[in-house]
Amino acid sequence: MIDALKTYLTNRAPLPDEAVQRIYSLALERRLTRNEALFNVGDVCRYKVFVVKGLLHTFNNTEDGHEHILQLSPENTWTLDVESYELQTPSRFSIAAVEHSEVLLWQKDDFDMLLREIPEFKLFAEGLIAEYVHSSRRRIFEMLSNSPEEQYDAFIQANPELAARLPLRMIAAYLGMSLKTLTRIRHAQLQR
Amino acid sequence: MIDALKTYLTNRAPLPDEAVQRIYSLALERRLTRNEALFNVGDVCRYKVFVVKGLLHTFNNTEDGHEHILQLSPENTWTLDVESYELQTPSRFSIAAVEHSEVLLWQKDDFDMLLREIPEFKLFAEGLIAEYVHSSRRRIFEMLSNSPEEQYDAFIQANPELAARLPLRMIAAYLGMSLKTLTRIRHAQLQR
DNA sequence: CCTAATTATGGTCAAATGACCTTTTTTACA
DNA sequence: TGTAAAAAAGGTCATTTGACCATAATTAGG
Repeated sequence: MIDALKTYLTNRAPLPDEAVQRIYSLALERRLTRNEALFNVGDVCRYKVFVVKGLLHTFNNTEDGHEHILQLSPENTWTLDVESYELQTPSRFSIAAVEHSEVLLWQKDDFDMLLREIPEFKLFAEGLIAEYVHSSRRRIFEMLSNSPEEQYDAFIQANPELAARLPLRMIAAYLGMSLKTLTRIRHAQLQR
Repeated sequence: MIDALKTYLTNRAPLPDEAVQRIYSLALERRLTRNEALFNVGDVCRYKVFVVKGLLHTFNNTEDGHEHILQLSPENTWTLDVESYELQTPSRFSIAAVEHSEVLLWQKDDFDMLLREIPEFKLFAEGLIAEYVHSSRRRIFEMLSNSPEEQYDAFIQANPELAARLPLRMIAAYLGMSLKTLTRIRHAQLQR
């Protein structure tokens, strides 16, 4: 898995080779089968997660039996429940694999150490947070202003490859509509 | 306005007095009347904004004539369009005063300088970002999983004082529902 | 304090959505 | 490859929501 991490990091952060080695040296490797959870609601999120391969989702099942997907994390992205990770409190979400996945994990203490040791890495991490803030705002605004059909179209356009790997019910759970509504939208679009 | 800033900062960040003075020395003061805009869609967001008094909202009017509110910023909070500010690109939102407000403004260059000069301030700013990330996630999840009535109740419970200062149509615009729906919810709740 | 402007409520209707169910299609994996 | 499981589509009905309208209530600001 180190190759994937090395490629990823050297493509986006100006890190010396030893830094990449150092970062990797503190990581745990883990493979997940389809539907296998990294952690569940109520657990503490102990790791920062880099997805080397596959696809994870951060979700919660409400009492009425509906799944809601807060985040989708394909290869070369990071995931975790920030709130649980930072405060080491029980998470309100689960993170599980949508398909067979490979991930690298860092414990908070280790990751914090890396951030202190490697200023370029700290800078890189800040950039990731900035991107996350931008995309959250965009998502909130889209949820506020778009009709279900517009949301679906925007999702497909922004993530065509991802959409193809997700069951429709998960796209619906990510967009906040019922599977029925999504099915209807697709049906209507086929007519045109 | 310095007193408000001093109180705010000393209550949440362990900053020496000279640091507070230094931070204030680079700020611009500005007063806004009700409905007055700090900047509009298409403008670049040139300042980081601290709300000393009053209430601002970050919003966008879609072509169909609907207002959508991305953020509400009462006294002792910060606001800006991050994406526009960080990249100095045209903003997709406007920020305006809901009621008479007083704000402090920092230009990006100046603010960046402060962050470099004062490590405790940088740390404090990181904490604010973390809080913002948490609250965005919470909001997205609530939008995904709550019914309109649950959203309204949650909003009132979380921000009772704020709700009292906002016209209902803005609460609706913040929660992503029509004024009619909000009115109906309130009507139904009165019956009980 | 007055008055125009804003805000909130209410009625009615059409459209959108979800709940619940069955059937068809696709996929996982033994 | 065969079969059980999962996913998607479709049917029907009740409910929710929004659009559009008029009216009542409240508020801003001179």
